[in-house]
Amino acid sequence: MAELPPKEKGFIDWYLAAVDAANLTDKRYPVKGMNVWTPYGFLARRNLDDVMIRAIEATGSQPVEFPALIPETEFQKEKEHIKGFDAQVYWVTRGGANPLDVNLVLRPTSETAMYPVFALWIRSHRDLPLNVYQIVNTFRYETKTTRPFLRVREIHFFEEHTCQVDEAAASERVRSNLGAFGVMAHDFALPFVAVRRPEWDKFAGAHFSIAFDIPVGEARTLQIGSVHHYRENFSGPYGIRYEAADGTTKLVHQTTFGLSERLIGAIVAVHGDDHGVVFPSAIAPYQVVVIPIAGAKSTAPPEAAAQAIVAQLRARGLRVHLDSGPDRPGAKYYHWEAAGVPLRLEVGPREAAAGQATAVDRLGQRSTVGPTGLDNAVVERLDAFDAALRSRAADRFHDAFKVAATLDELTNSTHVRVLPWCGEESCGHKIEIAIDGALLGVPEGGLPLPLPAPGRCIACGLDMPSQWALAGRPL
RNA sequence: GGGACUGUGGGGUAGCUUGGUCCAUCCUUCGGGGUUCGGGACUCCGAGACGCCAGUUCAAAUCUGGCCAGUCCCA
Repeated sequence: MAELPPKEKGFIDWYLAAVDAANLTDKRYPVKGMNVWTPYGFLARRNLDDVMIRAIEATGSQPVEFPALIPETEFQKEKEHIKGFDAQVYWVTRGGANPLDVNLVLRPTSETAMYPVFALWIRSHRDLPLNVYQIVNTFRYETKTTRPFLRVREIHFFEEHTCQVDEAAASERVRSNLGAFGVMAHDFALPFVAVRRPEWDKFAGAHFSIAFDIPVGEARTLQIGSVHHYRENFSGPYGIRYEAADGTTKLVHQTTFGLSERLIGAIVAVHGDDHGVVFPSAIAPYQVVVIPIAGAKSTAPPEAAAQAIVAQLRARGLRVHLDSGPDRPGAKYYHWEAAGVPLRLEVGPREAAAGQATAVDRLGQRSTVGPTGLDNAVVERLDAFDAALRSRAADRFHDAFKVAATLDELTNSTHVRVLPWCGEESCGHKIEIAIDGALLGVPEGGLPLPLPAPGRCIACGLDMPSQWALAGRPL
């Protein structure tokens, strides 16, 4: 096993090597941006899905699944939306040798697949709200360099679509989604900011967009999810109407909430170190790896003791892997560290005799568990590990932001910048040019810095009311 | 959309400028044996590659063209 290039020395090289070393995906599939989910990566993905499903269903959302192909005629009903996606859709134009009468779009996202059907489903205010989600593959013809998990052409996509009685209810749904993402992010151990995207950067067809951003790598930012308020922008063209209690006919107000496997990339990027990936226990394919170790005098490794521990932990509901392979212990340590397993249990002759194990978590905390209450002790160690992981991530997160007072400071910035902005698009573009990146937008809720009231706009200097905005360089 | 570059075993590479000494180098990986086993062991044996197609030539990993795949820069 080769050593990883240091994370400090070049984020993307490190990232690619870390993903490889953990064997999360096989990127050798011969279509750009379409990778194979390996068994280990698939398990991580399933855990990710479980976290998302639990959090969204807790808010009253129900699962659905719509087809992957969308008729061109439906796809083209909302003008802004098409403009946003036209350049990156895959087309299906033939069935066998025959050209299709109506060409089909491979869904880049599912608004245009779902909304004609929502129009059929919704008749009365009693049908509202409609809160449904699906986790499916979507397709976008990315032209930029693709990266495993971070930028792919076949996307493992979580998308919630909702219909509400009015704008206020839709706004409330947006708030609910922000809360749901907070719940998920706790499991991912990812600190994030929710940012209201500027007008020119909102989702195609949205009334407004709120994105979740994290600092990553060398002063870059990564969008790891988004929530959109559509108002009536889609319900109009798609005719999603209902009869209100007062007998009038109204259009629904819609929202969406989108996440993807990019979250796995974010977890790798944020928590990983020079030894490889570090998974929080909610996502880790294996939460615990048990390694039996032979004694000095050629005694056989204590298999039975190790298996007893594995059985006990599995009975407790933990995901446990027993590594009885022929490699030497040190090689196994490196291997499972690269794979990001939160907790390693070493069982040598001494521990086996005492009914104990030496526990070492992925952040290096070492302790002894057992003989009594071994399973409880392991759960405690995992909880402590998750807490430490969150704390470490939070520290780095705070350090990644820095206030900027002048445009000059934005050049070659080594931080995500917090700056006063008047809200004018022309000023926004000046900021984007200065930082060679994007004006991410205005934070919803708190920022990770103690801040005074914002001063004059960093770009125009006009003494008009400005607000704190974030600017960075998206990865 | 425009431009530049790259493609050698599973992964990373040497060789390409100046065609032959290449049944292709080294590291890693993989299979088998022995010996080891509390932080990437050692050793022996074995496996595995010139992206595809055409062309030039006595001779192509090496030169030319097209295709495919990938990377970078610009809009």
